[in-house]
Amino acid sequence: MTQMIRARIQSVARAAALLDAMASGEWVALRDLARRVGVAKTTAFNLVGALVDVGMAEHDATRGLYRLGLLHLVHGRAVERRMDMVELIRPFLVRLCAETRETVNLALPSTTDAIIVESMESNQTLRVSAYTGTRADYHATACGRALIAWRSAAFRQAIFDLGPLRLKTARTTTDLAALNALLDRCRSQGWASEFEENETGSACVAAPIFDAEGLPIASVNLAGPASRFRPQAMRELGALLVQWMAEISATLQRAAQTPKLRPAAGG
Amino acid sequence: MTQMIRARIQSVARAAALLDAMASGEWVALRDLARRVGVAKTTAFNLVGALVDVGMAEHDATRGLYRLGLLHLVHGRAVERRMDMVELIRPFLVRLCAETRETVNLALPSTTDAIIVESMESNQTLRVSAYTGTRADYHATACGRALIAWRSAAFRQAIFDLGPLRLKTARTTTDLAALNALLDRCRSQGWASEFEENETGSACVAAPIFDAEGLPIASVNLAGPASRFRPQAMRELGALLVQWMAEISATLQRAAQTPKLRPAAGG
DNA sequence: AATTTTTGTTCCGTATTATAGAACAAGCAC
DNA sequence: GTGCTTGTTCTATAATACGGAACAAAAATT
Repeated sequence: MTQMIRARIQSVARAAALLDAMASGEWVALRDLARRVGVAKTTAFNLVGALVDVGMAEHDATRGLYRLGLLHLVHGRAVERRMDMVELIRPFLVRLCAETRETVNLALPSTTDAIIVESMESNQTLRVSAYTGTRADYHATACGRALIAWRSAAFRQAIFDLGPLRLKTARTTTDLAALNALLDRCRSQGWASEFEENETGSACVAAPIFDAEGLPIASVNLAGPASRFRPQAMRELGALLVQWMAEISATLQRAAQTPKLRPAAGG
Repeated sequence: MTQMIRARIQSVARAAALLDAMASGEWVALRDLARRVGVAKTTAFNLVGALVDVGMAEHDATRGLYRLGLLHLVHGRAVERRMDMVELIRPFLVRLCAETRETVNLALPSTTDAIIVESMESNQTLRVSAYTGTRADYHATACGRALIAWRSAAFRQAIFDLGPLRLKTARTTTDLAALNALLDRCRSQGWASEFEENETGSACVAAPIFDAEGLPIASVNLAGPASRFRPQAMRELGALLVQWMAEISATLQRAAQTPKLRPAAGG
C-alpha cells in the first residue's frame, strides 16, 4: 500500500492516490489499484470509474485495465504554458550543464514534494538521466532539501507531518532530528547535497533560488554518478551552484520589477 | 456555471469541474470557482483545499487565489511518454502540413470530448493556431465528429446524454436530429467538416484513422481561416485527408502486428 | 476437461463523510 | 467611516460514499 495522501476530502485524497498508482503510464489492474491505495476493490472500482467519467483515467473494458487519461495532457500543458519563470532560468541551466558536464534539474516546490520542471542531461557516457515531470522527495533529494532548508521549523514540520519519511535507499536519512540538523548545515554552507540517499549509485548537489523576501522559490541540482561525486568534487560544485543561483535570483528579481508584457497567443 | 461533469462520485465530479475552471492556467478567485462549478463557496473551499493538499492546485494565501498545481506536469508527462501511436503518425502529419499549408491537428477520443495530442501550425501568415492539449467538443468540431460519425447510435447517444450540446458560436449545430443527420452524411462521404461552428472565422475538415476492427481510434483535421475554406476547397481537402488516413490506418495496423520492442528507459 | 481460485462488476444497507448554512474576520469600494 | 464582498472556521444534518455479500466470468491449477 502506497503512502496514503492526506487531504480534507477523502474521495479526493483517494482519487489522487489512484492517479499516483497509475503514474507509471502503464495499464494497471483494478486489484493492484485497490491494494496500492488500501481500499476495498468496490471502492477502488467506483473511484476509478469516476476518474474515467471525467477523463482522468482510461478503461480497457476487454482486459479490465486502467491507465491515466488524456485529460492530463490538457492540464499539463496549461501548467507548462504559464511557467514564464522557467523560461528566464533555462539559459542559465544550459550554460551550467555545459560547464559542469553533469545532469542539471530545476525543481519547484509543490504540496507534498518538489517537482522537476526542467532537466538537461549531461553529455558524458556515465550520467544520471532525469525526466521533466518527476517528483522529488523533500527529505531524500538535494533539490528538495534546498527548498526547505531555508524555511521555518514550522514549515518543515508541516511537511514531515504528512507521513513517515520514506526510506528510498539504505542510506536515506529518515530520522527527524538528524534530518533537521542536516538541513541546518545545508543552510549555513549555502548548498544542499545527498549521496546515494535517493537512488543507489547516484548523488546530488543543489542550491536554492531566492525571491525578493529571501525565501527559496526554486532549486537547481547537479546529479551524477556516485563515483564522480567525491566529497571534494561536491564541495566545488556546491560553491559553483551558490554563485550561479545568486546570479539567477538577481535576474529574476530584476525581471519581477519590469512590467511584464504578455506574449501574443498563437505566436 | 460551467456545464457540470457527471461522474459516479460527486466529489470527484466536482473536483474535476474545479480543475476545469482553472484550466486556463491563470489565478482564479474562490468565488469564481464556486460560481462556475455551481456549489456553495464553502464546498468549493473544501474541495479546492483538498486539491491543494494533493498537489493538483496551488494556493496564493495572500491574494486568496487558486490555480492548477505542478502535479499535472507529472501526470501530463506520464501520458506523453506512453503515446507510441502518436510517434508513428507524426511523420505523416509533417508531410500533410507541408503539402496543404494549413494547420494540422491529431485528436484522440476521451470520455467527454476529444483531445488534441499533436498539432502543427501552417506556415501561412493567416492561419489557425492550435496548441497541443486542447479539448475539442465532439459535436462542434470536425475532428470530434470524425471520431463519433462511424460509431453506433448508442455510442453517440451516450455522449449526447452527458448534457445539452454547447453553443460555441452562432452557427453551432445543437439540434440532436440535425447533428445525427450531419454525422451520417460525414460517414457516407468519408470525412467530417465544420464551418465557423467551433470558432468564428475558422473552419475545419477532418477524417478518422481506423483500427483493425474498423473503429475510429483517432482523427486528423486541417484547420484554416473561413476565407480559404470555400466549399470546393473543403471537398478537395476532405478527399485528400481520406487518402492519407487510409495510408496511416494501414501503417498502424501493420505496426500492431509486429512485436513491439520496449525502448530502454533513460535513453 | 474439470475444478479451484482470482478478479471484475452489481446491488444495497449503513454509517461515515461531504455539504451548505450561520457566523466571523478581513479586505476593498465608496 | 460605512457598507459590501470575499475568504475562512465551525457545526448539524442529510446526502453520499463505502464496503460487505453475492454473482459471473476469466485464469490458473490439477
